[in-house]
Amino acid sequence: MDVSHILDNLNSAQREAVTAPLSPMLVLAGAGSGKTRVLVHRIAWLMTMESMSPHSVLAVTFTNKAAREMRGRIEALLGSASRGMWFGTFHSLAHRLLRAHWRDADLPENFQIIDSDDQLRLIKRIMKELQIDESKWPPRQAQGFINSAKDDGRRAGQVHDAKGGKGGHDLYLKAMTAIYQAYEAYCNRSGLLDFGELLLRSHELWLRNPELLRHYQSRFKVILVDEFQDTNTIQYAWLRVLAGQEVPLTVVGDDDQSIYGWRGARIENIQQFQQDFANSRLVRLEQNYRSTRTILDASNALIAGNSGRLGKQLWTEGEDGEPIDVYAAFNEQDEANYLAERMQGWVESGGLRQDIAVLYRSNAQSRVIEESLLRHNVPYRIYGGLRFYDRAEIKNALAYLRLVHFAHDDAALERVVNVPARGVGAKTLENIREHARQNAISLWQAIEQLVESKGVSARARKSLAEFMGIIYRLTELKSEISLSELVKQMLDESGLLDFHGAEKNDKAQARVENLEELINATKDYEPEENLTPLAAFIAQAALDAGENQAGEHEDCVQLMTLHSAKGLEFPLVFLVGLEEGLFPHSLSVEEPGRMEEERRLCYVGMTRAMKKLVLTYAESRRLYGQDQFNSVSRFIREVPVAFLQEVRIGSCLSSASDFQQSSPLAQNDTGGFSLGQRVRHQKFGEGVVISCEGQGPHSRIQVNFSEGSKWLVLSYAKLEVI
DNA sequence: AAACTCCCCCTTTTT
DNA sequence: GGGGGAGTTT
Repeated sequence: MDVSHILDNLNSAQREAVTAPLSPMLVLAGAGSGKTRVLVHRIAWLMTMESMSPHSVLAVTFTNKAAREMRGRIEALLGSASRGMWFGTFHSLAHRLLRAHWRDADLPENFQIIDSDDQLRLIKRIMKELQIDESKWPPRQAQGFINSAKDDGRRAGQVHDAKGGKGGHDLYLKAMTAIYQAYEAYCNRSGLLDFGELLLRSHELWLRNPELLRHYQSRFKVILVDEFQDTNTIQYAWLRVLAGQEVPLTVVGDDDQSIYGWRGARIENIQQFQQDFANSRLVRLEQNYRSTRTILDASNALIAGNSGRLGKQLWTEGEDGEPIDVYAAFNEQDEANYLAERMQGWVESGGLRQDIAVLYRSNAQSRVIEESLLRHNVPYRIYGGLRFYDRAEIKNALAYLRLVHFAHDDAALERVVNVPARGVGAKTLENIREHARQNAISLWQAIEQLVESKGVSARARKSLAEFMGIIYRLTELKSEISLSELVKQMLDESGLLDFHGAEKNDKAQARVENLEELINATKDYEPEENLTPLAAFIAQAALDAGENQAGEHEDCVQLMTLHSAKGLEFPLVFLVGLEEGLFPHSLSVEEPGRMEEERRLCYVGMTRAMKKLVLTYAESRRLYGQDQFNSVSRFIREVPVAFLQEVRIGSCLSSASDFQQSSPLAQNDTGGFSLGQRVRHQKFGEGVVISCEGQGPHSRIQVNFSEGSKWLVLSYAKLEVI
């Protein structure tokens, strides 16, 4: 059998992972070592050599995007032979299972998924009912408490056993537990599942139904997991139970790229895996195909500062490449301008803007950079704003669809009963809620009854009847017309389209376009599950926030946080804001574990760069309206000086003579200027030195000229002592 | 129901 | 500094 298309162009470690016999395997895949490739080729190999049917393959990823990419690559390799494979995120797979086995999972057939938005609203309402002071216990905190409990596999009744409930946290724990309990009860009563619940429920489904579990264990002949270092407790538990003793797990991950500990990811799962499957094979992918040797060695040196690593040394056959530039900016404006000028230089010498990425620790840093790019006419694109399904107009439209599908969806009803405003105010809504609560019925039923029994004012009754009419008419239509026609009708009848497009400005225009895009998305939508198209589309929208609908295909510079850069690569990378307090972030400094995660984050950032890496920091930065003077990030200090070159101001013109070989930390003298000294500047004329700051080539002095005082960078401004 | 004002907070983000 | 939420005014 010819398997060369599967094995060609693989290195020996990759080949080992691809062709390994069917038994548990851990693939430690360094940055840029071809991990997706290995996963895809392994599946192809198993199907070819082990005659595995696509039916027997389960592949789990973290994001829908990753799932789609992997599916696409498998199809490219195998064509239609891959049909029937189970591919998806933990959540989408759990959803699929629960839909198929809702009875065994003790769920109503029409259970609904709620997103974090709905969840938060619900928690707020419950806190009101319980009369828990929102200012004392912020609802967001309660939400976090519930979600992390679920991520750890703990139900409301179990939170006490988890952490030795002593100390001054009693009140906190008591309040949170009460909220969790009430929330859990409400969700159960109404058939609502939040994201954590999907996982917890399907884990319990395995435990409670041994036969069902056996069925899936005999069905799946292999389970592959991507980004394994990001799994949390419940995800790993789910995997382990499903795999049992029979189904071999192939897990791929990189302990050095675990950057989601703060949301429950357990890097320890990698070690746990090796303990749980003592016979597991370990393959290290250490050859890097992405970065220059300089970038790689520098990254290796940085990450070596972390303890308890599984150990991995990336290497490359590629070229040394250029040194890593370090630019010490005067302030954040200067930093941003430097980026823009450097980018212009790159483009002038024939580079593409889309090959450039700016990576920062926190979103707040993007604004100054954007302003500078706008000024310099550098087109850019920001990742990580609101995603498609998160936009208000889309959420409103979806809420109408949800009501058409299932009128007893309280969260949806609350959202749009008065959108567009039709005279159902807070008072009326409170009436409705109260009536629903007392009779243990849905808000929809409450409205029906109140309108019938004239339990509300005439005006409200008219408004509510109007609202019900919209939903009734659409409900009748839904089985007769296509999904996209239904969406069109809904946008029209509900008045949403007019409402969102009312103003005559760009924003309104964009909202209308988004709504039209929603119609588009439903046009050739084909549900996989055995659900109605409407039901399937609603579930999908909840589970997949959708790509950033940027739409522009213009050649753009990419701006994003370090977190969203994971998995991507760019020829030119700017890693900005390398200051103590910002990166590493001040909130992570005390705990060693958090600090190591910050270091991994830096490692992830550096290893995104293919050809050229530029690190920048600002000696002064305005943050929260205050100027801060932070020292250079420890991460720069941890990179051996040999890989770095400090860039002087003006060097963005990129002529070699502008570079100066030195440590960014070199302590040079300030050039012999002292306060009160008279100096002459080419442009500003004569002046008096009134203050000095900083060291080395970036030391600067403030000089009082006749036209006012100026800050001058010593190495740049040629000052003459008089 | 929109407009306005005050006050608080301020990593990272997917499902 | 500035955005968002809650509460208050018109």
